[in-house]
Amino acid sequence: MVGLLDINSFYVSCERLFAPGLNGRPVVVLSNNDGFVISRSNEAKALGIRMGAAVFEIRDLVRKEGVKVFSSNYPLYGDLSARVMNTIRRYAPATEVYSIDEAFMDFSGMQWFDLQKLALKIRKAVLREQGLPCCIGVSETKVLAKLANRLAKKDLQGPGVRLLPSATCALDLDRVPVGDIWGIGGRYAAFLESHGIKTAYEFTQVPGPWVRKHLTVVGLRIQMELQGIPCIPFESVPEQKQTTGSSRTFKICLTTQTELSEALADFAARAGEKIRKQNSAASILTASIETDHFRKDQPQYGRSFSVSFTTPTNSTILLAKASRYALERIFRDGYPYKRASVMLSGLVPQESVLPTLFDGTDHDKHRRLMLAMDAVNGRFGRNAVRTAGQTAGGVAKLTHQGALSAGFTTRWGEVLQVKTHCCSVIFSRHY
DNA sequence: TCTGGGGTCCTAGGACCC
DNA sequence: TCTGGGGTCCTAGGACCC
Repeated sequence: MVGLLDINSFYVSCERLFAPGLNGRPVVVLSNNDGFVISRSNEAKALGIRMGAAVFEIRDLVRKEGVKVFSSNYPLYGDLSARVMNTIRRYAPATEVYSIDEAFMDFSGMQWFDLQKLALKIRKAVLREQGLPCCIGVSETKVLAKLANRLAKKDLQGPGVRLLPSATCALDLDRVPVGDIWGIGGRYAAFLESHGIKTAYEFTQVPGPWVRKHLTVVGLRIQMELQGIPCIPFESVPEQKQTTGSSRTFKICLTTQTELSEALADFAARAGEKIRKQNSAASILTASIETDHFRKDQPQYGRSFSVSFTTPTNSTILLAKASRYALERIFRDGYPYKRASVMLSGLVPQESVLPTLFDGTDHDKHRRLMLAMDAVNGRFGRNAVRTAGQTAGGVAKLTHQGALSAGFTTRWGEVLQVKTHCCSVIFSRHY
């Protein structure tokens, strides 16, 4: 048995937590760079604001209907997410954090009757302790638990919890469009529909070999999970990342090699932090730059270049140096660059790295320096210490966030202030 | 007409997720 | 005027091995 917990309109709910006056009002949260809508309140959905709608498309609606708009505040959401995960760990023997607002819960060996009660209890705990509304779906497989969660969410007046036993779910599955199944995206949905397969139930009735042939083994697994046969394992310990990186779309195009070099150094530093956190070192760094592909009227150019390290490294200094080298290979003067990225791949465990005899770098010195740098930055904030090649103001300077909320739980200077007479009563106990 | 049988590794491209 | 930033897995095909 497996449960899936998913916070309702997660980013919007995070913003409302610190602005309760927004409950009942249309609210949206935008992607990085204030590009398009990535989270909507039910009221915003009712106004017809699409997921992924570009900001300029909804501008009139926002003004007319008084939609409250936020830039995304990822540090805040990440912090609240971690708190939710800690709460549910008290109730489920094992959890798998699937995304910032979702977690699978291992309910192996439990009975349906107990699960109904447990799920309601977990939902109540998250609402009480984090102030965030969530829904929980429970079934025998992950794909069915996902579907159960979706059914719980659609039932606005319901209890927020839905059990979906595979033996009796045919009618429910027949009401679910095939494209709403977890793992069936736009392409597969269109393909299935063109073959007359329109609902999740119809998908369960197709011969397995046909599914295997057209949707690969991935599709077959989804089909079996819909039939109640678990195929997707529970992963309570997160796997080490295989690739990671950092990239941004800039608010204003960068034109000089120096500007791009600084941005890439920032990305390299951020990516380095990430792999040091998981104790990995990178064998390959790929830097890429590109112009604005939405501007059909402008000349387009984009290229990437990969640098291999003879000794895998996670030193920000060596990564930044490599990104600079890569940029020299790909930079072309005269183009406005809208996006750039640094990707790290060929990640290996740091302890398995054997410095080669002849590469002339004191890797142990770099390791100690990074340790010190991470400690300082961990305490005083990212970029408190940085390499000289990075942007003075960090990547934030290069992106646009016009409606950013405060770091209520993530920055001391921005902690929520409450003005109330009750405080004196509450605190008087301590005096 | 007809040309073995068994592997591995790598990459690009395509699908998917939040 | 204006559209993010992360990730994963699978397959086919080519190059190579004995």
